[in-house]
Amino acid sequence: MNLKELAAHLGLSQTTVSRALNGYPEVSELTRKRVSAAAEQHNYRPNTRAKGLATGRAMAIGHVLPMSTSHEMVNPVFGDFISGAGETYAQNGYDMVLSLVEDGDQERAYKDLKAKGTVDGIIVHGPKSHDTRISLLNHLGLPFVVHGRVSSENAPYSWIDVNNRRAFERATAHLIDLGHTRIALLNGLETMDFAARRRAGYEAALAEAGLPVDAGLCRSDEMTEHYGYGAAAELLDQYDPPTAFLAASMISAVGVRRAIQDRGLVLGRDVSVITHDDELSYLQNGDDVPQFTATRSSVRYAGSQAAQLLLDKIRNPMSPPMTKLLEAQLVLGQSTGPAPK
Amino acid sequence: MNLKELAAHLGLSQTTVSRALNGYPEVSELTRKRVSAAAEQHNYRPNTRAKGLATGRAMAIGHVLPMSTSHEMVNPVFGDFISGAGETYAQNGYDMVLSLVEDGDQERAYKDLKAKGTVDGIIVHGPKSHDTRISLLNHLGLPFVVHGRVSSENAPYSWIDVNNRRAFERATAHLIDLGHTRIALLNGLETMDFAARRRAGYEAALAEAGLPVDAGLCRSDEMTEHYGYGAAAELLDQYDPPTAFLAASMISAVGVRRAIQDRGLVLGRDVSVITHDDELSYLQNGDDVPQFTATRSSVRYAGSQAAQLLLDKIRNPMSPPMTKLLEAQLVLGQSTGPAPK
DNA sequence: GAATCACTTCAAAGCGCTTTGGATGGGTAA
DNA sequence: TTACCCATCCAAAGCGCTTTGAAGTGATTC
Repeated sequence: MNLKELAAHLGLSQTTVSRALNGYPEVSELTRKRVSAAAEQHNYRPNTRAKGLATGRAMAIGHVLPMSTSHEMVNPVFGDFISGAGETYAQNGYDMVLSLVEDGDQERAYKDLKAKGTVDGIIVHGPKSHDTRISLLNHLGLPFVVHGRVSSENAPYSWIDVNNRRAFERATAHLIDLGHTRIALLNGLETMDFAARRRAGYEAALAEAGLPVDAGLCRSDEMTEHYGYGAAAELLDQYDPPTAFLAASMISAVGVRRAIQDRGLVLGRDVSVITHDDELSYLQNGDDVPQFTATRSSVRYAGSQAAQLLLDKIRNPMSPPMTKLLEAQLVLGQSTGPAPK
Repeated sequence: MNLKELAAHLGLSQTTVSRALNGYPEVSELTRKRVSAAAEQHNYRPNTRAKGLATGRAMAIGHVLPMSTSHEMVNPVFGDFISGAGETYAQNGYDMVLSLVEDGDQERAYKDLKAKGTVDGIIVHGPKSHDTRISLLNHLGLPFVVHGRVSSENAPYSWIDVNNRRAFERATAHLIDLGHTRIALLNGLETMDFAARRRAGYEAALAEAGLPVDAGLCRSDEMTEHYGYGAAAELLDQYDPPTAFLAASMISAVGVRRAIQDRGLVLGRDVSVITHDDELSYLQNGDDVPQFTATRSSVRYAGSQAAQLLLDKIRNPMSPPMTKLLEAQLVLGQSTGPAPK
């Protein structure tokens, strides 16, 4: 059933039916009722493509996930992010379209999205410290919001981010307060902006305490369990092992814990661990007392807020870029304790 | 830049330009070259909506994720599934659109998708043992492929699934071979079809060995780490605890391991664990020797295959439903051993 | 030289919707 | 009565593309 048929069925023009359905005032309440009833009865829904063509809006938001060719991996945080974003979209009648794009094709992908007109706006995922996508998107004139920031970018743009630097600075300082001096950093990929900021926070706290940065205690990679395990195992087997670890995510922290326990050490006594906790739905960090001491910030919330920022931007394209910096809580759990003598 | 402008720029009709770009034979090679070059130069991409309107195809696939209102959680397996599917779509020029739909609104959501014409086909996620969505979709006449099966459904439909029953039957039998008689099942939500099949496999193996099914040893819930921990902890603290566990996913298995270690027990010696392993990219089950003995089947592969089935179905709507049953491997790891005396 | 043919190209209709710019008619004010 | 207005409704254009049916052009054939 399309508009034409529905209009014919009602003995009205397409114009009137369209207006009735879209809440325009030039329609009597009586006809509006009739039209609504008939539409409901015949389960009429305007065709998205036709409506989009006519209005020039796609009523869809694109999420572009950069994928490194080597490991075809979707960030495990993504599910929770879109669960937050999706809710916001649904409330506003927007669809969500996903593009997985290989690292080399980023520019092409964004240009295509713009030229094809598939979406009204974009959420940019996985920004790097040096990322050309922001200036590209600013040029293209396609509304966008970045989940994270790009340190190298000078031009203004909309973003939502966790204060990663501050979070890791506090976490590191807390370990130092507990007497730890050899603190390992199992960071995410440090080409990523969030990871670079975390390292900056880590180094700042060390510097503040007059402690040296030991490059041998720092690792950087995709945040898998396997990485957490491997890196922690290697470090713990060193001659002068670290007494504390900073992990980039709950997932790698799980690997760190495994390495610790494999060696007969006790988490929170022999070795302390602080991790970043995105409050993933399937990997929550304990009930009342968290298993891990953690810097905590809900990625689901970030998703819903990012979506909100973007929809606002689309509604009001002339508005200046909006930014939102979320502070992570530092929650105390069972994985930290005083440095062993 | 749109078709009209491009055509004007070239001094050709829209028809010719369109045909040149779409590879029709009624265009001389010379003009085709000219057109392609100009299109490339001006970065022309046909508008998706306009093209869709004209052709009647959306060139997009919908993924509908059922969400129970209580825990707003995207299945952690989803990321890997779409990473597989997305690759297949990209190769074929399809977009991917995501809908998160609350449990009550399922029927509405599918009808809308059909009526609005946003997608050419659908991947159905999270099928339950009794699921009305299949018959609904069969009625609607929208091509679809189910990731999983629906036991209650008699009508034919396309699906791709792991042989969950066989996998868990083998896993259980293996534990029995090792001398275990009290085997706990930490299943997924048993309203889900895959979980029901796994339970059937579990029970079949017990029956085969003449062992009773102890309902007290069975749990069923969303497959989180928290659930794995809680359920295992509770069971291990019982008077006559199980000596082995079957876990529904790597994620809940991690929780089970935590509960075991919390109690000073040794995994693989005091307590055996077998889990299902979807080969999640961020949670791989060890290098050469897996940490967990597991029933293994790549969900990423399932995603790419599901996408392939669906595209075939769309290309050839009259073809009979296709089905694909993937056998899980049983891989031996460090988490299983003979039952303690 | 006319007829035929293959090869190119084009004008125009149509996809399903929104929206502009009237048209219609009854009610109200002058 | 006339003029004007407001409330309703409508015809038609237009969004950017594909596709049908037809036309123009040389070259070939008889």
